[in-house]
Amino acid sequence: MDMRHADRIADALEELVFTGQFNDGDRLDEIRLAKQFGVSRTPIREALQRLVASGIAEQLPRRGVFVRQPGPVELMEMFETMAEIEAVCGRLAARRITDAALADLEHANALCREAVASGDTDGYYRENERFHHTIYTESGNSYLAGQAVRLHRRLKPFRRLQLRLRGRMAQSMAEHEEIVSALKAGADERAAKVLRKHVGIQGEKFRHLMTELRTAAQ
Amino acid sequence: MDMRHADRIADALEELVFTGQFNDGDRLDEIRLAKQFGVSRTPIREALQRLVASGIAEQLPRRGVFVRQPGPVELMEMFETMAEIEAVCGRLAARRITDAALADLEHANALCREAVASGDTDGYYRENERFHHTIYTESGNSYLAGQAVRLHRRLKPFRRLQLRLRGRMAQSMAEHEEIVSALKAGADERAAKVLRKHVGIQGEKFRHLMTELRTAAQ
DNA sequence: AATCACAATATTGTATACAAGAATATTGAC
DNA sequence: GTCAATATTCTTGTATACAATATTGTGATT
Repeated sequence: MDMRHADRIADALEELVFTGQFNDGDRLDEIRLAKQFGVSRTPIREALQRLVASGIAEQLPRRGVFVRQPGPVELMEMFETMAEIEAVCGRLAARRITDAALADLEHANALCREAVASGDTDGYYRENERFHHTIYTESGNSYLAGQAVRLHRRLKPFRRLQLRLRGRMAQSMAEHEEIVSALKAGADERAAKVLRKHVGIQGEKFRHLMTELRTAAQ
Repeated sequence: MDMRHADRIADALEELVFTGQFNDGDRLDEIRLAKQFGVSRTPIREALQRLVASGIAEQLPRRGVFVRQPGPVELMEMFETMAEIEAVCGRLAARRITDAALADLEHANALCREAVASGDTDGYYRENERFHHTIYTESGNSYLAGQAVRLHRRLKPFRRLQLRLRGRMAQSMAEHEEIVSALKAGADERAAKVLRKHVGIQGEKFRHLMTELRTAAQ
């Protein structure tokens, strides 16, 4: 992998923010990071700008850049948006999906089922990802698919949390079956509705998890 | 306006690309731009990175950054995505819109009608923008609204073209009336459908215009 | 004339130096 | 001791210098 420092560092910083190594409001000190990564401030600054552009951090002129973790409200908004975008992808995909892609979906689902049976959370997660990405692609609109992938990626760390909830994997599986069924039938509105609900539930579960954490902390 | 050079330059470059001062594939030469803006390469590079992040330009490592105007296919995809996002905003707004916002919409519509009557294209354009932005905001989801504004802005130069088509302003007006009616009635699915069609037509008109330009050029 | 090797040049990517504004410490008055 | 004014330090933003890679030009060879 031959890469510019700035890009490598941007990826690394993103990962650090996503995995919670940085808290909301933390200042991303250029000099400290430069020392840490063993480079000068220049590539660090370029990396920081990438974080700012993608909304992970915020820049206050002449003050610095600060990590900006979405709060509960924004998170719920992002989940709602994700649900709607997935619904759109599903509605378009129902009319445009190829037989090969339908087979891919069923294959991913089969692997998911196996993962659920063996309690393989990571495996489930991987195939789940494949499932959703296929739907994005099969929307037949690569711009839309790109936006979907973007947001999906942004929500990754939060979605991952709620997957550990008891029974969630099994429920999610059932929803996947419904989705494939609608797509196979070419039932666009039904596909949209089911997908919207599927992702919407993720948001709900996440909200539940958050309020629980809040009350536990008090 | 107190601003960092990099930000000011990024805005200027965006404008230059949007207004067609640069063509697709043009290299954005750092040194040339530095001289042109009377600054060093550093703020130029930061500005270029912003363009890359927002998809206006593309960066090839060790080669430079090149402006990347969307081709016909990507443009149609972007219009379709815009149509779907507006539909989503409308569907949500139908359930969440306030009376005050409804009044705003009708006010904007009234001003639009006046502009149509007096042939004031710019005025029409301004109030049309206000109309759509209000719907985004009234989706009650500021994240979604932000995404909508983003794409709306990106499509601005292309939308503007098709507005000059004969009779388009009047037709657009009629569609606006339908939209307000649906929102007022709280008819979410109808609002979604009407908005999707409204924006979809823009894409169609634009495609038509493009093919005409192509055949004319041959 | 075409093509390949290699040198010269130009451009990007990174490091360092400097300038300007913000945060912090210090001093002095009350 | 508190507060304000000012000096100091620190950090960001910009300019310049240097390193590494890509492009271009030149010449020899076929």
